[in-house]
Amino acid sequence: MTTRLSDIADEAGVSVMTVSNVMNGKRARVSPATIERVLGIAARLGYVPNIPARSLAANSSHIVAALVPVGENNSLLVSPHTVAVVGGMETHLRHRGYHVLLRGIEHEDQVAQTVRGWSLDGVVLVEFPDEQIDRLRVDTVPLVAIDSYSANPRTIGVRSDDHGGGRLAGERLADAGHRHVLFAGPPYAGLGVVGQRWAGFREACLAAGLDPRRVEAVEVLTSFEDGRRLGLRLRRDHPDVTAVFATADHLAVGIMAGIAESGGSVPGDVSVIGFDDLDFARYTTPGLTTVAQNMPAKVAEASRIVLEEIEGAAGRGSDAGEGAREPVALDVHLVERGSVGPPRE
Amino acid sequence: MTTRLSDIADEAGVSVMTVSNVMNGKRARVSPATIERVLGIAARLGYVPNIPARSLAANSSHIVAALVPVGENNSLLVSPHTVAVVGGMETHLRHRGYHVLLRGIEHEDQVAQTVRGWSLDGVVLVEFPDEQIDRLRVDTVPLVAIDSYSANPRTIGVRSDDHGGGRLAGERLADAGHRHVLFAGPPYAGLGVVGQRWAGFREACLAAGLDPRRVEAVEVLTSFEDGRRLGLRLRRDHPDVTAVFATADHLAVGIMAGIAESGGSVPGDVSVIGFDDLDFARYTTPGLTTVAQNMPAKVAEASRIVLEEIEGAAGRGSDAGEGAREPVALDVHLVERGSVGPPRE
DNA sequence: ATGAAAGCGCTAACAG
DNA sequence: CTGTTAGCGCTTTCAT
Repeated sequence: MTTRLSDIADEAGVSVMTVSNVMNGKRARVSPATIERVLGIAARLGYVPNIPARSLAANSSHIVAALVPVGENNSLLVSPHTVAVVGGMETHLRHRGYHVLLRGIEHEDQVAQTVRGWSLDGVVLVEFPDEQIDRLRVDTVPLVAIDSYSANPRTIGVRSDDHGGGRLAGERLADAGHRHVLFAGPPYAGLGVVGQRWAGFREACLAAGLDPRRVEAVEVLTSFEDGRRLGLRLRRDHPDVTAVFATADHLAVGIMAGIAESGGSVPGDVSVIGFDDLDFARYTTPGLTTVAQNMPAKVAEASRIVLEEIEGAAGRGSDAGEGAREPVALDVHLVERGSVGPPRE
Repeated sequence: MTTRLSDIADEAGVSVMTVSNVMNGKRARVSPATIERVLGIAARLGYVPNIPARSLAANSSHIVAALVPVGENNSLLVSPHTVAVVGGMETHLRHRGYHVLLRGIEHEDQVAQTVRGWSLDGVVLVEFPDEQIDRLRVDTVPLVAIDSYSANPRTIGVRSDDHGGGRLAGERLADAGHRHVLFAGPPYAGLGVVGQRWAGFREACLAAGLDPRRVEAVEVLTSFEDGRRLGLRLRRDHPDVTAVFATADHLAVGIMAGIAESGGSVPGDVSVIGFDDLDFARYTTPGLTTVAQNMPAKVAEASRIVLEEIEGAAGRGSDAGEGAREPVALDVHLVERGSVGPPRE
């Protein structure tokens, strides 16, 4: 029923190995005439390689897993961010002959288990907290960690220039004349993504001469609802604040909604600036001014790096290799849409 | 290095087969004492089954592929819809011991090839046009097609009640007093998703006594930008229309933006109603009134059905089986948010 | 209740 | 340039 290498070999009158070599592009070892004949027969018979067999024999699967942490039994792939990463990875890898396994990780150990069980060739970690990445001990395959600031040397971080993004936001607000601003983001430990954005933001504000006591920060979860609640109580809880920088567009948009709902206007009463530049940032009224991440570039980099490490490793033994690779930080830029204006009165 | 079945067998003083049986839950064939001993050793040694080896030997992989068509080299997973499906599938399947392979399909033939090459146990087709599904010839594994109205008997459709959704929208607008309405959706052939929504919408409008000539339809691509352009020229091109039903929230939100930009107000001048109830439907001002799909239920159904078919098929031979299964249609309901009001003046 | 033999389809390593 | 020999880790089938 299914065509195997041996079927092609029989028909071409050559050995299975020769066919295998042709199929894998190791054509230096085969004569052009044979190549052509084999390829012809393969095409005619509709040969499709058996991936599990190949993985088993070669102890390598041509699979890169996209690993995403899950809490309990809720779905993953929740954030638009994850989506962009996984979708983009599939596209890049497919063109290079690799495949993407999508897997939710319930417990750290499952990372190593998945690598072994599948003979994975590479891993991309998406949305993993830095502390978890720190603890990871997988040294047989390249591990690319999106948005990670972990110091784990087995891991290659690919992220946006979060510090620079925070700075852009701070400069923009200070330039507009704001003297009392608020940073809104989820609770964080250390200098991860959120910490970087806060540091950059604060730095820019202080550099512009703002009073440190007037560069406040509040902890809010990254959701529209939490943003909305913050927006609703904003003018009561922070009466002097004239501008808010939210670490995520979801949050920023929620804040805008809350402000509007409580009778305030954006940017008339309060200016709002976001981070990400998600699709819906332009759907609001006014549009959301936000720090744009270059997601396609981020994904392309992550994909490029895993592939490079995979193919490089093949040449120099299976270890992740000589001299931990430098993390990559991608540029960000400000997109003006109208949610930032001069301070009120 | 890696623990194999034979390592456990050696240590337990039993055969590999016994260990295999224990691991696969075929415990009826093994004595309780042995089971416990084997399990203990496996846990201590950190045994992780080798998936490729299992797939090769059993000719079945415990993998369900999420297949998504791609045009040229652009990314897949673009729509929030696809995202919800793929993410939800992963969650449901993981809990049942299955895995999700995400794959973009460039050409129809790749569906069958992927099934064979990976020894897939099942397939979920996402965003495939009905004509392509019609042509699919894969009879070894269950094929669940999301949002399909294809008559292909090898395929099981899981979709929302699109006709009913269209009807809800039509009734809502007619009830509000609108007498001249517009349906906006992508070009479609036959009675696919869009065709159903249009049919339901039209039916409801006519039932409410609207003049058939005043139930118009325009073709627009499903994007914010195309919606915006339609919104901008709406009052010029369709001066008498007082309400628009868009087949997708993206489109609806774009239309609202276009109307606002051209100086009109929603719902003051024109009412707008969408379909999907995506997150951002509540981010706009006013919020978008829309027909909500029950995505979690849709995904749960799709997952349940593939699994049921997979495990059912094991018992009755490999064929997709007796009596093509009925398609499933999930309920929809209307979410009021403020973009629908009475007709102007 | 348990085991022995055979083989899934492919590739690594070496021989010619 | 091409072929031979092994064997990846597991499951199937059939015996015991």
